[in-house]
Amino acid sequence: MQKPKGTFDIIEDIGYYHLVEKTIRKMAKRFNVEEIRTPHFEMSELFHRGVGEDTDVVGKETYRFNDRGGRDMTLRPEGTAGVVRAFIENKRYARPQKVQKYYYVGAMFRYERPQKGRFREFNTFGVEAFGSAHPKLDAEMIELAYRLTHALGIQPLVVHINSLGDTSSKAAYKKQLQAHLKPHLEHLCTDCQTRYHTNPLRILDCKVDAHHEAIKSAPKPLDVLTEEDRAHFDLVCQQLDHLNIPYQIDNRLVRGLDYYTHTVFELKTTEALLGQQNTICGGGRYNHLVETLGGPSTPAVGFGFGLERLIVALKAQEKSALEPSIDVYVAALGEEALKASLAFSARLRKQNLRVDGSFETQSLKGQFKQSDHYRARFVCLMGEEEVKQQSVTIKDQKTKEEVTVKQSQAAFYIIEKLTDDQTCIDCEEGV
RNA sequence: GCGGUUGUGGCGAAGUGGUUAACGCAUCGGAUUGUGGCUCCGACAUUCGAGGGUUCGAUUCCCUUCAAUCGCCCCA
Repeated sequence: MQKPKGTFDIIEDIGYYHLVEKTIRKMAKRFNVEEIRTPHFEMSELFHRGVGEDTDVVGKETYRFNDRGGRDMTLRPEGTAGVVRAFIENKRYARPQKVQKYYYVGAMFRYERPQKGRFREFNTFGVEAFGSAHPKLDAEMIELAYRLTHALGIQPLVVHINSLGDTSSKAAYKKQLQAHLKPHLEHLCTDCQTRYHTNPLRILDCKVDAHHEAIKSAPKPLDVLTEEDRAHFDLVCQQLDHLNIPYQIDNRLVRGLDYYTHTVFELKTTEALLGQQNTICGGGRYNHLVETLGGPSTPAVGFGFGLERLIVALKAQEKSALEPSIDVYVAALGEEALKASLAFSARLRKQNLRVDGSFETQSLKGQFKQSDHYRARFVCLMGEEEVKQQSVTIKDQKTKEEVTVKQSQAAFYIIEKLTDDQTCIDCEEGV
């Protein structure tokens, strides 16, 4: 038996996940973003209508199945559609708060060939903000994304932004681009030739044709924006300037999901770190999605982070996740002591100490070695003599001091020492 | 969906068409009846991802398959 392709067990890295999730919750709180949890699968129609029939994500990468009742279901490939559905279904639009922000952390599923920073089941952190069309909200979302990476210390990071304009600008641009490219079509790569029909915007960020004259001279989305759309975009930039958030206007940035309008953005690290999958966060405005899915017209902006990509970048910062360790390792010599050691351990655990110990009659040498592997701060030693005397020998692995005390006094002795160097469990979790 | 590379004990890693499959780390036992992290001695892969084929003989050659990894496409 082995794990399915493109999945992974999180064991050693769990500390990174805890760290990232902790930071996410802290940031969300600051920006008054509520948590939401939606189902891992939805009616397939939601994604087809919401994300777009022609997108690769929905068109050929979904885990889609009929349940036993014959219903057409899909494992969620992204988070936005589900949150929007929940927003509508729970009539959140009717709440008095005009702007509502929701975040989620959870698994997404895409049937793709795995490679660096890309999996079939992966974890995502996303935020969706409903209820304002003002560029301030665009900027605040970018700020939130940026602050999160900053708080985690992710270093090589660039914010790319662009605007596609509203539906009419977007459609007009598509036409202009196709008209411009038409005479050059046969000189473009084969991928671009198909993209010309299916998704012409994507030709802009093609790597093969990046230096092709026809593409260099192609109209840019920003040039085609209506005055109003352009003003929106300029204001977003202005707001970012005020926030001192560095960004790059990226004329070639287009996103693969159909619902985006106006502002689109990505947070990228270097290619050296994550190969071609160096986009850590992607997002943008989607002013018509709520309506498309049957809700009242509601403007919205959102973004999504790939947790695994974030963690790769985090690791590169040499920020080691806290390695597991224990307070006490209970070593026992002989069968009698081994049996007695469980009750003794329980006594220590009652005091909130992290305790583990030997489960076999092993040489003392071996047990001390084990205590090292568990990174124990103290070793409590029980042998024939201790069992008889109801006592225990405590060795401080840091100072090498050794004392023998009554078993009832052991926890007291250890806790006193621990509070001195602040490694006790309470201190750690009290953050 | 397409292409490249890889697959040997818990981990890292040599190796060859021929039978004892190096070595290092870790583990276990002993030197040292109850104090480890140094040293020394000893133990530890009926087996080389799985299945099939060629061969007197295959971990080594061939095919298939599975998986890992990187790239294309696409995306977080």
